[in-house]
Amino acid sequence: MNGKPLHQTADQIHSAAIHLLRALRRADEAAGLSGPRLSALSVVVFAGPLTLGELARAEQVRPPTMTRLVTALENAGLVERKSDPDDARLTRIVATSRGRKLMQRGREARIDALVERLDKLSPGEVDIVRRAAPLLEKAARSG
Amino acid sequence: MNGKPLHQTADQIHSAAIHLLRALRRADEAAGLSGPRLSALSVVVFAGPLTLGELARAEQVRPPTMTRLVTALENAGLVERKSDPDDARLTRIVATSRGRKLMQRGREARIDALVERLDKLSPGEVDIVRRAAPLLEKAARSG
DNA sequence: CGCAGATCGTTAGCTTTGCTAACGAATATT
DNA sequence: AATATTCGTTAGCAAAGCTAACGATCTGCG
Repeated sequence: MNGKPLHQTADQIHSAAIHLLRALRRADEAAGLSGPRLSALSVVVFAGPLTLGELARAEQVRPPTMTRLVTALENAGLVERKSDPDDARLTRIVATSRGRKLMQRGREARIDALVERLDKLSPGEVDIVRRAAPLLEKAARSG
Repeated sequence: MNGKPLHQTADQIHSAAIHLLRALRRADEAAGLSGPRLSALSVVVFAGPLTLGELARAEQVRPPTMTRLVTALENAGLVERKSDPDDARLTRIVATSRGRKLMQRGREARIDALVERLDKLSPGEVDIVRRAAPLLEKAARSG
């Protein structure tokens, strides 16, 4: 059942994801970091020290990609690599205080950009989006 | 009011957009086209013949980027460039029947990938997502 | 009519982000 | 002790985004 509306839903979500990301990318970069970097930094800040592999899995990205993201964050002084004393293969990624601050600023820029767009919806519509957001996040991460 | 939940909503939508796109990209590519190409093709199929510039604006992308996307679609035989008889600067982009067919297939693959994820939500949650989808799309495009 | 300026699409060249394959170092297993 | 596996990195490729600069066309003002 419901095949037709689900077609639409899929298309709309796909389109929305593409266009939202393109729009938000500008805000993110204005704050000094690209989307993927900000996203990775956000995980490091909130989920505490992580190994590079854990971070790659959390971001659903391959290790080489995460190596490069972390290197960029490290060069920017937002993150540090700490070697694990018990297992020398592991690299623990820790946010610096500068990283924490910048993430906060980036989030504000992102929110401004989003709010600007959500303002064009009615309060009732905003509420629907608000309730859908955590569900979408859960669905997106449940790969 | 509601400053706090909006922070969360913004973060969740951002995260969901990033992760959903990464997940859907695989499905899209399995159908033979990347996300941006499929998205552009979809606009051409549904919005009829468009000039390259119109298509770039619809996709919120710069003209050079769209030139490359259209060239790729053209090389794949999914789209054709037609010169406008009244204004020789314009290039009209038209979908071929092969393009229409492939877009249909791509959409199915995308839906499968999405349904697989949405299946983990309750029916009530799916309904919220269904209602939020067009709103998100509207918000995303209202740049 | 004719030329100056705007518009359209393309080319060239750069960056970022994703991937796979291959490797070296370190740990686990047998 | 020898072999497996695991972890992160390096190397190298493709796609998608951008700006800058151009050539071709149209517009519009003298």
